[in-house]
Amino acid sequence: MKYFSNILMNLPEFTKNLLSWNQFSNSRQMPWKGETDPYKIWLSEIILQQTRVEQGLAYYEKFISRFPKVQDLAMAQDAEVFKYWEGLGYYSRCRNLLATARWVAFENKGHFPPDYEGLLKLKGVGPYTAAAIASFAFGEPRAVLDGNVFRVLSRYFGINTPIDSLTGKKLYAQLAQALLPTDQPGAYNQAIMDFGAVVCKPQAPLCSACVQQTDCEAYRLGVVGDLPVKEKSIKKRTRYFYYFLLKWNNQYYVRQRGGGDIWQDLHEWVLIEQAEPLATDPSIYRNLLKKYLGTAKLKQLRVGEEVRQQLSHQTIIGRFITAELTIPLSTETGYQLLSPDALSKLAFPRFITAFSPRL
DNA sequence: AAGCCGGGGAT
DNA sequence: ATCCCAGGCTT
Repeated sequence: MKYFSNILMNLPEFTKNLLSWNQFSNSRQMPWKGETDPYKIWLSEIILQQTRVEQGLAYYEKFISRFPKVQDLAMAQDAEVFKYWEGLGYYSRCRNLLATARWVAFENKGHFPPDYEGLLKLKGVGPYTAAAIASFAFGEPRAVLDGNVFRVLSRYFGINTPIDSLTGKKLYAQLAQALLPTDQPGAYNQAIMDFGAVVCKPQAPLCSACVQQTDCEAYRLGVVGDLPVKEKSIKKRTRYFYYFLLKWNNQYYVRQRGGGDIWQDLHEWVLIEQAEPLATDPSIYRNLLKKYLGTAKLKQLRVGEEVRQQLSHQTIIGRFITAELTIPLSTETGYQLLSPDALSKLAFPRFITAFSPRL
């Protein structure tokens, strides 16, 4: 490979310059920085998976305040923890968070596994998170490989191997590990991620003020904006969700969503999904609900405006329809009646918290 | 190896 | 609209 000699030549230089930048120019401050409590490291890392620091920060503070130790999280009810996670997305993280907290607290005497291999066995903990906890909490020399690291290394060394290919992942993992100074793995891992977030950013990187500029292969070739290379592009699909906010006896029908789809474990109103968009005509919605209603009638039916939410892989378009029932629905519908007070303790997807009419 | 899983900010 | 974010799990 053409960049092989370049890597060998610049390997010590890269690490030296990065640590120097970290010491003198890195002002990035975060509450978990310098933390060595594996519980807090773990919690922050799970929250930050595919999530911006600015977005995860408030959630971290809320969780630490309510669940200061892993035992507090382990003993909490699922519903309360999901309520704390509400709005953060990727809800399987929350389910795995609970499973791991309970395993650590109840099956492992409150201790997190003290090394990379042990951490990797935890639910929701993959190669990145295991390396982060191992290096930050236990000083183990494991290089983290996240979006920042991919970007920094691909640009500095001019690597155009796709980061989402198997060979790319292997290559970057080896390179990252080779660059890691074994005497301060935590500080280095923190530094390279800070550097990627603050200087070597995805868009508009601060090359003119970059301490690595003279050694950066992508800068020399003028291809900073083209790296890193990704080969897979996501294709989106559009779905039409019609939510019925059905009221009876001052209570509302709700259910918990199952697996195999978005928003797993979160709650929702009576949902009828359509393949095509629907107009506002109220008769359309009365007909849609017929299979659930039996002899019940709808009063005060109101059809809301069309709303939409963009997810990573899906576009959700829909409406909220409110109505009162003359008699309750059959229990076989799978929906249960809950009071507004009970509903306020449940977690709902953003699509509902953002667009659903007030109770 | 490929597909799926959220929500938000920047461009 | 598109990209990307301190990725991981399932098939």
